[in-house]
Amino acid sequence: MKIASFNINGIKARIEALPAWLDEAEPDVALLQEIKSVDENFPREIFEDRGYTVETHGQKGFNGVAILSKLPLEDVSRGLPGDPEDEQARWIEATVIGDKTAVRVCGLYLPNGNPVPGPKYDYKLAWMERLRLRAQELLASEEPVVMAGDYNIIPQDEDAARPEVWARDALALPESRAAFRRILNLGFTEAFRARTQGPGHFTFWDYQAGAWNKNDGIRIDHFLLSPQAADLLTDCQIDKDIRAREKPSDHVPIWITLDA
DNA sequence: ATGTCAGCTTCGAGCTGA
Repeated sequence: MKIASFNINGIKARIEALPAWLDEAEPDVALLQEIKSVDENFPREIFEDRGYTVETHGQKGFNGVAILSKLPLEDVSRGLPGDPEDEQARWIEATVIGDKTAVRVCGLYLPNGNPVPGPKYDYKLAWMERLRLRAQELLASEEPVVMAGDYNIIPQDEDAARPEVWARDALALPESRAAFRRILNLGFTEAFRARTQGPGHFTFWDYQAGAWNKNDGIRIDHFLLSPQAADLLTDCQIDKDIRAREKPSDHVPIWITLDA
């Protein structure tokens, strides 16, 4: 089972690049972030024509997540529990029925949190605490669980080309990293780091200041696996080349394969 | 040395968010 995560930065803007990548990468499941579309306006036919079931959790203008799946989906749920007042569309879950095993798959778009300090950073930390509580519940199921998406967290200095630039940013502050570790330390495996060590691996390059040409990137898109999912992990890669194409997103896809 | 992009509002440039 191949599961990919891709912050597309707007479905309208990626209406050509996204299907082109899907046709090449052929993930069974694609978790999309920043669809920037309401559910009614999401161009589902483009993906349904390719054999994908489409489940969206959108909102007007910003945010929005989606699951595309060639495998059957069950028990889709939208929104991160823990705050009925929260109207931002950043979380979607579904059970993917694999050939051998069912996997609970969660797609997430974690708040950016800048500027610091301020209400946006407070919201980020509060959202991460809600994520921790949901992660704890999911672990208790003792089933394979995958939580993937744009975490807006640079886990360590080696995950940025220029860590000094990010030192006081919401993506890298010690408090942000601690909140991320608090979730990991419940017993999750970060799939990319389970298979690849060392610096120089990125999933995002800013549109500004020629960041891509200078390889001035950061690694902020992650896959967290429950122990039962980690046991099934066979690969984890970043589709870096996508960033050099026409009209790219500022993020690239990252994917795993599971023996499921 | 500097350098962007996407979407919204409401027709087009300025704002927000990243």
